[in-house]
Amino acid sequence: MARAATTADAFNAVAEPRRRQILDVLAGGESPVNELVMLVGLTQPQVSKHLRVLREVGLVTVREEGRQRMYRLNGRPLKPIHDWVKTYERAWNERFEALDEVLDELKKKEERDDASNE
Amino acid sequence: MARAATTADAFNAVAEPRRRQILDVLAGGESPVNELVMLVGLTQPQVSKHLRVLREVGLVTVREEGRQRMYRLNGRPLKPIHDWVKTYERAWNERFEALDEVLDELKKKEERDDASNE
DNA sequence: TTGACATATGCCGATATGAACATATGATGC
DNA sequence: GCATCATATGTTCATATCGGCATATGTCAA
Repeated sequence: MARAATTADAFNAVAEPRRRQILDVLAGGESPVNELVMLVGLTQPQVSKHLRVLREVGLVTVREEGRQRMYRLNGRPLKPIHDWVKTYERAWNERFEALDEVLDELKKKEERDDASNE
Repeated sequence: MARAATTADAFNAVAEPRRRQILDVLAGGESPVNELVMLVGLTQPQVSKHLRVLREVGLVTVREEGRQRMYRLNGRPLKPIHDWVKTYERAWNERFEALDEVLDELKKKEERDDASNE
């Protein structure tokens, strides 16, 4: 088999720094493609392609306005990411890290004791 | 040029469902590779490879214990993701979505007015 | 030392992906 | 209709990545 599908979900869409950058700009409000091109410093086709990915996962919506297409952020698909990461919040808390260390030491000590009892 | 580097940061490491799955298991506590193999239903080499990626971005640490290698979660690299996503929290709040709609309507109205003044 | 067990690596095949460049599509104004 | 502006799409290239399979490495036990 081959590489797993990727660009199909928000996790992957957002794994691309450029796409995050685009979203960051859109967080400031709606924007036409050209403006994004200038602000993120990519070529127009590149921006359009990244926008396409973002569109496919629902992170942006488009609105036609004359010959421009106004892109707008839609944060909802980010919620699952937030929810998932949130469950690890305590995992980067130093107290818990420290606690883990202590538990480890205890465990290793026990093992040493067990070993000396054999 | 080619595809940008990916597996080098937490965003990408976590974009893989299998790797999230592995982290989810490790969230329950340290685990040797074999246990992970059984719990996530992948082949041993696959698990080892995913663990390698997770190790390279610092999401897990290893401890040798006899012939086993105990893997442990280290959540710190997830914090940047949390911080980034968090700034979009309001973006998936329905109230704000609704507010955006209103602002849009106002904007369009203004444009119509401007147009009729020309 | 030999053999079983635990894990990591190497290689291959199939494909997804990002960048660059050219070009198609579509709306607007003359 | 025609030129122009705004955006999307197609193609080619180089490479990253995942899965599968074989195999190397390292540890413990008899």
